[in-house]
Amino acid sequence: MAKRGQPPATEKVQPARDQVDRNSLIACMELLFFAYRDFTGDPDAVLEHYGFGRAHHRVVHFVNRNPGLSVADLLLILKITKQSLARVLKQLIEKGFIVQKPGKEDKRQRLLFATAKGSRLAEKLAELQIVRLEQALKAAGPGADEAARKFLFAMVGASDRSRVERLIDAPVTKTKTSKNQPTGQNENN
Amino acid sequence: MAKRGQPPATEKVQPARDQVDRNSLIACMELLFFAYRDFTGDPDAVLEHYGFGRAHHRVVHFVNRNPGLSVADLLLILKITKQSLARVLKQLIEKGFIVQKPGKEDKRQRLLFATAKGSRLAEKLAELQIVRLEQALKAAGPGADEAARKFLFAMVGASDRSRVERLIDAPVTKTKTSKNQPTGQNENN
DNA sequence: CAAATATGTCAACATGGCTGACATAACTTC
DNA sequence: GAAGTTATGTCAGCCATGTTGACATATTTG
Repeated sequence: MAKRGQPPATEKVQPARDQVDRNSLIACMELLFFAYRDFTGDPDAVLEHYGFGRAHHRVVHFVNRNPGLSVADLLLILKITKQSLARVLKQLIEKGFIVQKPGKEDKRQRLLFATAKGSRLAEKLAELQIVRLEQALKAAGPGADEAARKFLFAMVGASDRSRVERLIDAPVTKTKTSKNQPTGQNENN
Repeated sequence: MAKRGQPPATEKVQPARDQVDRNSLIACMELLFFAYRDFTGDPDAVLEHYGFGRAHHRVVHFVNRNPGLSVADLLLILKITKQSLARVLKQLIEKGFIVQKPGKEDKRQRLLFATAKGSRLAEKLAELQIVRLEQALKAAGPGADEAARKFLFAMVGASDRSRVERLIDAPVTKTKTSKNQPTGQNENN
């Protein structure tokens, strides 16, 4: 694939990608790295204070945003193994940031809920990132908000988009539908 | 997707942040997580094939894009410790993806260059991410390209923006200016 | 020359991924 | 109702990649 070096303006129908485009795309790519690097940097300082790491942040965030999330659903969101999750989840439960309740329909499930304490932490961390986001979207001009969401959404692997869409659209509403929505998908991005 | 962003036209001067805005910002926040998760996922598969990880990717990418980069400058880009860098850099050098040359002006420096092999790997990985980016920007509509760059740039910590700007603007030109540009900054995002 | 700088290196440790194996309880199916 | 499947937990160990602290070497600079 990657075979470039033919920038001269021929009258091709499919201009492919000229050097300008490519540089621009690479800039975007590097910016994404830097943006994410600093985006995650803010909460890290706070988390350290609790003896937590980035992994804890993710868990407490998604559980707080989606009360009653099942372990299986959380694993689909994070795309890590249950053993990896278990480690941080255990700590969050022990320290009273998250509680588990058996599902009513399916008693095997251990639905996850943030405690008041957990919720406070989640909100605190979210606020930090929201402030940064808000400022960045403002700086990017009007409409950047919508453009950014569309862009980021399209960056998500195709097989995960519907799940992600559901998740971000109705976080408060959603509670225990996992069983009823097979979501049978296996990463073909 | 994400049909928010229409604040109920009140005539407030400073609406602070209503619930709609907040939900929208949180959606953006989560999307950034998912986007980055999948953005980095593509190259990982290829890297595995070489026995490399994400850390190697970053190094080989930035060195390839900035031939003659000094170790110190690379550390400022990656924001990791020299010991962390040393580990992956050593492997990349041993396996012939990167070479070091003493600086001409300052002989203490070990300027970094990608070998042909290293360059090939870097391009291959870049291509994967570029394809995803290209598709996403297209999906986000006209102008998303510019908006995304502005947005992402504004997400970078304020103290790092000028460095990042220089880096992405003139990657090919830049070669050994680090010494002449003090870049005295220390993370106040 | 002395001090500061650029880089390298050793050693130890933490976090957060991973795999494999196995256990338990509850649901589903025949 | 027995058998199989599913949701979850857990033990044990490995790997990648980040950290700190200490120290060595060469080179540049005041």
